[in-house]
Amino acid sequence: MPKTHPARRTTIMDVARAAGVSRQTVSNAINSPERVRPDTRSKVLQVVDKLHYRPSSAARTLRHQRAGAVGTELNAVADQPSDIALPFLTALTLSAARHACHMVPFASKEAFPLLSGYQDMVRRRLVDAFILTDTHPGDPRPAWLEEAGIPYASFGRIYDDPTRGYWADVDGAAGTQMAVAHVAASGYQTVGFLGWPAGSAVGDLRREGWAQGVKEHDVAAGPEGSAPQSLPEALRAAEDLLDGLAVGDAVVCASDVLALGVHQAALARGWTPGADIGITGFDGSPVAHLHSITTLTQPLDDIAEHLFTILDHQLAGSPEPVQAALLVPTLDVNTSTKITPKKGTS
Amino acid sequence: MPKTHPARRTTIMDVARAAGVSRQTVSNAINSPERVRPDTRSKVLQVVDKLHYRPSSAARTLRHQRAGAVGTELNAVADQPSDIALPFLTALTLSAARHACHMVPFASKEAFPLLSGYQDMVRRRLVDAFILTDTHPGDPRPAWLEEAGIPYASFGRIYDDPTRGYWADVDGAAGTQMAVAHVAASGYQTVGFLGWPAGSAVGDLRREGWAQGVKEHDVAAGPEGSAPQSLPEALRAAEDLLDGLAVGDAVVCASDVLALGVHQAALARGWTPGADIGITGFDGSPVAHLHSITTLTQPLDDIAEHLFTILDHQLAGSPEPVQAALLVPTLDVNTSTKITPKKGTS
DNA sequence: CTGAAAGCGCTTACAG
DNA sequence: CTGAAAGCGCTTACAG
Repeated sequence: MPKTHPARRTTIMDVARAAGVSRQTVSNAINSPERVRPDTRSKVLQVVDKLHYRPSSAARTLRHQRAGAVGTELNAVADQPSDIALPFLTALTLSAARHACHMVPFASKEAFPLLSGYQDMVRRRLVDAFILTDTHPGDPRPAWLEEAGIPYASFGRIYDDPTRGYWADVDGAAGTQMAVAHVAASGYQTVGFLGWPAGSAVGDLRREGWAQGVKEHDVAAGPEGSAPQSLPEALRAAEDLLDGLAVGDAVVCASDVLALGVHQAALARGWTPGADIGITGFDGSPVAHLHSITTLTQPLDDIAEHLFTILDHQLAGSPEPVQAALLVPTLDVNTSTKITPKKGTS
Repeated sequence: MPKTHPARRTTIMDVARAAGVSRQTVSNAINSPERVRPDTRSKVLQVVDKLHYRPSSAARTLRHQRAGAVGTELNAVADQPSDIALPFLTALTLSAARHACHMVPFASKEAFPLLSGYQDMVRRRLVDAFILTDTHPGDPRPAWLEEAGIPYASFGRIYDDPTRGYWADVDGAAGTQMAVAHVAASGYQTVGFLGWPAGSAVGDLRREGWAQGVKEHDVAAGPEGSAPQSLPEALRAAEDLLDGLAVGDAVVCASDVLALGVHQAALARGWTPGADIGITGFDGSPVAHLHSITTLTQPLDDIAEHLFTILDHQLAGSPEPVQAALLVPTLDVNTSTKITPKKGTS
């Protein structure tokens, strides 16, 4: 951007002069309270307040050799951006503020992540670390960053080496198990599952939770089906699945879009979701809320907070291994159609 | 975040030594090519490349008195976050890079924007300017920022004083007019409108475009209805609206959620959207794509780019008035159900 | 065309 | 407990 000369802003010297102390004392009053007499400190702080003084983050960064910023990549090419990407970024932004830093999003139009994009930001000292999202088996980024000595924390397991510990994730199995418990407690007798095609790490775990839940909660396992994350295909798979179910049964789904497919397939055959048939989604996405679908909301605030804890450890050079975290989602029951299920006729 | 001592990174001095010149020459080679002999320059640039040198943005900021960053507020409280918030942030992030700067998102859990949040970021010199979104009549932020001398540019008109010029917006009227032209050209004969309750600035303009389009394209004006931005209410309003329409007619909507309401209401009475009834939404949101609804996609990349042009002008202290921009959306036709409308029976 | 000086704003040792 | 010095990395005048 072109250069200009904006109004001069308040600096530490202005505060020092107004308070009648040296600028080091102002700095100490702010950063090392114990090194300054209480009355001096309060006088300085009063002037800081009056003058609305805030230390320049650039000067601090230069002095500390630390940007106080964390980068995160925005997917600029996804045809279907993740529904929770924005809520998660918001959670990160709020967590960052609590950890005295800020987020710096970046994006590229390349289909695959570029190591150079990550490295450049660190070389320019724009960020100290990264938050990774959408990790998947074969994701090259953890190894890249580790090799380059760049701290990072990942929303989503580091599949190629989960022992690394620099991650927090949603406990998908616990989630779908909770969903089964919920529909069982609501009176549904047979519980089917609609997931993604086998082989996706996240999807397989969510399926496991359903299978486990069915065993534990004294309901019959209904049929299972799968479809990729697109509504027409979810709808088609849901129709097949419903052919094997009856009024009074339920379907636990691996995602909200899949649940929407079941929802619409149910409506198409005249079944009322939440009464004739129980349906649960996964993610707590806007789609679920828009269509009033019961869903498993991911604890994004907790995940963001945990990732910053991981980052703090690394940045502090702490040698102890960091604990990865598996956080349990919250069942977000759609109350608008919370009706006792009608008994099936079959 | 706690302090640490990361590996020392390459500085301008490392480049100077390796190239056998003074550090000022390195700086000139990078920033003022005309002040350096071509062969010196290329030698320096070669070393820069080899050493992967990138100037420290903190040092640059300190020297330039310019953060090279733009803030934007993330709505952390919206029950229903805007569907295009993330795509727009992505567009901003890409535009920012083209203007040699980066975005810094911030958020608060307050229901209303806080001036102090904006001022603090400027005082800490974290950002030079702001991008505003979700402006509305009575929005205090433009006046705040103007008074504080903080540059800004707004996605959305500055309603209280559109002459200010620091904005870019979607031409809502042109959009709905295009939608009418499209359904007319597709053979639909009567075109109704589903909008928001009168009084919303954006909604009223979109309605006007429909009214104008109906006049210009030789179709009959169908009934109009309105509903707030929630699916159940959209569905109810759509049912009423469809009572006044027949197979072979179309409905232009002020948003994608409203269009989804019409879509579902049509399905409920056995009409095939895109054949029995024409439906258009507005925003190009994931909702529209998920449900394959024809929609008016907002030119987010162009808007972002224009906002940065506005910012550049202000930051350069340019005295000429900035041009606000009204950008026309793109009609995103859902090809999956692109069928000639069946003639109505009424 | 090239190089030595000054300074952006801050904080961390260090000396009084 | 308080204050003078040094330096983080860079660039913009300015002098050679």
